[in-house]
Amino acid sequence: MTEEAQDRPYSKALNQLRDAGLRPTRQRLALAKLLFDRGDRHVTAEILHEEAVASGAYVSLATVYNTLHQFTDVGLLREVVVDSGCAYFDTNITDHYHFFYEEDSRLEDVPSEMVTIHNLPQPPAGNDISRVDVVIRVRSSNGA
Amino acid sequence: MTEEAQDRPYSKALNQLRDAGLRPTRQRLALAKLLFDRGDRHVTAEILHEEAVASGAYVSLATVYNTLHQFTDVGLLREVVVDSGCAYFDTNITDHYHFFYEEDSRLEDVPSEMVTIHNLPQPPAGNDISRVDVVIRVRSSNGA
DNA sequence: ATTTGTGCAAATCGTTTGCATCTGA
DNA sequence: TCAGATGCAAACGATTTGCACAAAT
Repeated sequence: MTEEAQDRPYSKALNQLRDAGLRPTRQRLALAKLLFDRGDRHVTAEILHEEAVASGAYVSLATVYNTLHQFTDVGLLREVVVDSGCAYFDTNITDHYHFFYEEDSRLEDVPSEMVTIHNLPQPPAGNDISRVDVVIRVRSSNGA
Repeated sequence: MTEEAQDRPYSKALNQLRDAGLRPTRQRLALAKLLFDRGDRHVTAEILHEEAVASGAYVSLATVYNTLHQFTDVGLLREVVVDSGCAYFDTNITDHYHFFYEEDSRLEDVPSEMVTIHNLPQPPAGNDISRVDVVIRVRSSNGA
């Protein structure tokens, strides 16, 4: 990491992209900044696109989709499946689980240390576990 | 339950529908039979539609979708979310988890007794856990 | 007879793709 | 320069909806 990494506005995102082997284009930098500068986030393509447009970055929705998948492919993001019909991307790529607030379709991280899973069954011979997803679905107590 | 419940071809499905408060139409009976007569199943709308057509029941795909959701609403089915972009329905409505074979997009039940989850975190006050989904994603060991 | 469900086709939604243009290395 | 990225619009697949018709009570 170079010395100016800490003080240039886009340098953090820039280094992330360089390290991942992705060419740091204007659009990728803008999206990386929105994604990674504010701590852990859970975004959909649509949300991120709105934010990008609102921030003055002219990125098309198609590019947002492509970029989210590229970031996921290189390990900068993780896709979380909680809803058939809407893909969520999580900037927290460490091992962890999720609360899913069904009423407002919102995700929240649950550190993996907070849940203890024992006796996880082995998959049939010839298979490996690639990931264990735990989603704790939550609704407000007093009716919808 | 009436005496003839056990020996008429559609009586099992018929009672399930009656008990659920759904009018036992020809289409619902045919779908219920396909779903519930063969033990635990994980189906997509498309698969079930193909099966229905193959079995000579002329049910439209739209009706299959509607019916799957009606069955889910009355608790005869459970929706399993493993893939944004494709809804799976599980005839096993008891508490259990899933293996998901990523290569062939196939689901397999994991009895809840086979997994021990401790220290499940409480959701923020005012919220209740409606369900805990555990999906063990599996890939074959020797590369894709 | 009345209510409820069905079929179809068209509408919708999220997502992906093809291709001409643009841009970073 | 030139491989690789973007933008747009059109294609796409899964799902839903509107409405005229049909079937169950």
